[in-house]
Amino acid sequence: MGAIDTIARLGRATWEDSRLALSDALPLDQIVMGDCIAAMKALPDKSVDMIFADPPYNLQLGGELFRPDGSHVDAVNDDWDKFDSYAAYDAFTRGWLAQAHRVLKDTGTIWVIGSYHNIFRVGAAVQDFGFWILNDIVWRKANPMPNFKGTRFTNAHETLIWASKGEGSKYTFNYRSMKTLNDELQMRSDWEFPICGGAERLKKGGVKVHPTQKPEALLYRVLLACTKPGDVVLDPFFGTGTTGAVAKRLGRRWIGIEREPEYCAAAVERIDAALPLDESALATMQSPKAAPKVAFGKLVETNMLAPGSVITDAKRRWSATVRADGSLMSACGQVGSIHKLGSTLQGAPACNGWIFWHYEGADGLKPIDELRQTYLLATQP
Amino acid sequence: MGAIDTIARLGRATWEDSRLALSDALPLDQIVMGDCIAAMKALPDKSVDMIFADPPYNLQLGGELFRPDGSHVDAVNDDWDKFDSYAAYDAFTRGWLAQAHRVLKDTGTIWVIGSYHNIFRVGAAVQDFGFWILNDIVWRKANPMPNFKGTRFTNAHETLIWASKGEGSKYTFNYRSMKTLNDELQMRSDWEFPICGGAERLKKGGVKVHPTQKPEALLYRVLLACTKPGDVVLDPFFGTGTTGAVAKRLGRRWIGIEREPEYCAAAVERIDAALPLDESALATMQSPKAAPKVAFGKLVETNMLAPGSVITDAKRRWSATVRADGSLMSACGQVGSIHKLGSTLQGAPACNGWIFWHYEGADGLKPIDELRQTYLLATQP
DNA sequence: CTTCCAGGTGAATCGCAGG
DNA sequence: TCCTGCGATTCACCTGGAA
Repeated sequence: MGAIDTIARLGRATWEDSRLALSDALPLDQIVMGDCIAAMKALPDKSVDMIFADPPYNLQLGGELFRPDGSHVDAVNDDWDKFDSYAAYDAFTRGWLAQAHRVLKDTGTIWVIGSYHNIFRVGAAVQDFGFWILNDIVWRKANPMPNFKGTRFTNAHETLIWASKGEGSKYTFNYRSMKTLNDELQMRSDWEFPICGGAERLKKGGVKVHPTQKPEALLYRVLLACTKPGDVVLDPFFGTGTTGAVAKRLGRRWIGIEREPEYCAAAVERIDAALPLDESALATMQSPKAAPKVAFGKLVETNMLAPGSVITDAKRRWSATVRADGSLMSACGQVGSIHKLGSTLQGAPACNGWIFWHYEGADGLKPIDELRQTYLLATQP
Repeated sequence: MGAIDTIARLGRATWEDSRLALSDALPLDQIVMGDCIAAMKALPDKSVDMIFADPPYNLQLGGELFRPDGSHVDAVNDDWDKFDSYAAYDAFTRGWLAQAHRVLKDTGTIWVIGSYHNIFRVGAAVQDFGFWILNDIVWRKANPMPNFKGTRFTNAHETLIWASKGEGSKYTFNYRSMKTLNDELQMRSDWEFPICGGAERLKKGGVKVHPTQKPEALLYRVLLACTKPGDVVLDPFFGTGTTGAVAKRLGRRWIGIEREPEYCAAAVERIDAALPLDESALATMQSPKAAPKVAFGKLVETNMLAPGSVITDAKRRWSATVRADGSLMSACGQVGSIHKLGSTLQGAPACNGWIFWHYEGADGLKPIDELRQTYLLATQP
């Protein structure tokens, strides 16, 4: 039996892919079940626009760990995270990075996520292959696991590396979308998100399906920042398909590679249930003139107000659609921030969008400011 | 002329250093002016308690950079940051890390700070030398320089690596000091500080003396977390002496190595002006681990808890009788110390008996730890 | 229906002295 | 070097049941 045992096919997305000359050679919107290096070898040269990789971290955990209350910590203890030595891990890393460099378009970028256990080795290898690091990004966890023994600092972040194919390569960076998403300030290299939990966390019989499922908000920001609608995103360590679910939501094509059948099954079910946003929600802000002015984007990113939602004023005289980067589009095509569009529609010199715009709550229209309060309550100390 | 041209001697500190057998062989509280690898070779094996290293970042900056208003950005453009290739930088890194590993005590730790340009290569080398990474720390800059061209995320952080000499090595971590410093919550791996500016930033004729002077607050936290008063801190890339100034302030000994005479001169002047904290200020930062231990038997002996008393857990699921020698006996005849019996009854691997067991106080159940506190208050000066 | 509280848990390289 | 025993050690968030 070969390394690639099965192709798990999902229903083809409905949008056109005629722009992609290579599309027939690519298993678009599908999971390739098998070894990631072998599966990548089957892909053509320079065929994908972005790679998002969440490789094993090589944690090298020791014995059991208990909390102060005596309960047991369910740590990562899977075969796929076991390597005999740094050399073995480096060989594995170079194996998949070589294929990643080959299949990435010259205008593409690669993202890799890791922790201090592996990220330095991976980062050095990324540079050695000629990738050009554009940023390292810190995912600050809002709710990390404490250090129970009091022996170190709370390990409260993970690191992502973002790199272009080489020095001087062109690449996609949706600067305006990121600025919009960040309250009209440049998006920084430190991002804060909660770890994946609640309804988003995939479970089977009450047990988590994957030990290290990533939050969708993280992938949302990555894909929104560095791809265009229709771009092809490859995830060689697909797991339970966070990349695929977000790519589908954002109108990007995706290819997943995953070895474990149970992860594949969970991913198929999950992505089938994901709803793509419509086109008006996807259009992201390109003009620097149309500038949303608040952290409204945070509500969109965390799905408190999904892209594509329609919001109105208190008397339903005007309505607008929420777009992926936190900008609004009115019924007649005008575009702007919640404040700007509110003032434009009313013909007023200024408008507080937080009070002007309302969403359809469980019991009637409510100002979006309530969502902001909820968000603040949930995230502030 | 040798690699080490000059020793810049500062006034000896006034405290005793008789505890340090090696002190006569070490240039304590001095700057060694010269090449860092050559200078480290002159230090004895296993002679320093901590190393803080801020090596050249190998920034590989391109042409000139201008702000949107046309003003010029004064970037790092010094000879000491120029390397021909990754290989050359790696060779340099391995050269100084080899010496660092040799001169570090087995109970010491090393800190290295860097950016995405160099930190991955340095981190991989740190692991290859056998150092054991304990944490990576993110310094989030409160006021980073924006990305003027809008082509990337604002590079708003730097990364520090903290490592012990090897897997399983003992090391100093002042857990309680860090928790106190962080409002009684565990100190996390993401630290926020402003970049170095204002009166702290060394200038000569209005021009900054060093392009990458680190904030003293950063070193303060590092030294407070991982050294004890009197410990020896080596900084092989001393620059303008931030490490020395903070070490002096915190009652730590220091050794600086620096190649550039003008940096040395600025550092001498700066450290001479730094005022050490007095002993009482330093003492408040000590760990309560040094607090005297109280045997449970002491409470029995002094009749604070009479033999024959019955104690229970917080929910009264288990109970035990206190015996004359300070051991406990459970209702079903099991016998052991407060810790041992607590773990046995719960089926847990360990148990802190002081918190687990409760006695019947005037107003309800109270942990026996309160009796210990009372005992300490009554017996300590 | 809302609020409160107890319980569970997350990519974790998680102790140390003394015999 | 191994074994034993003391005793130090947790934060934010989610869920479900009780009040």
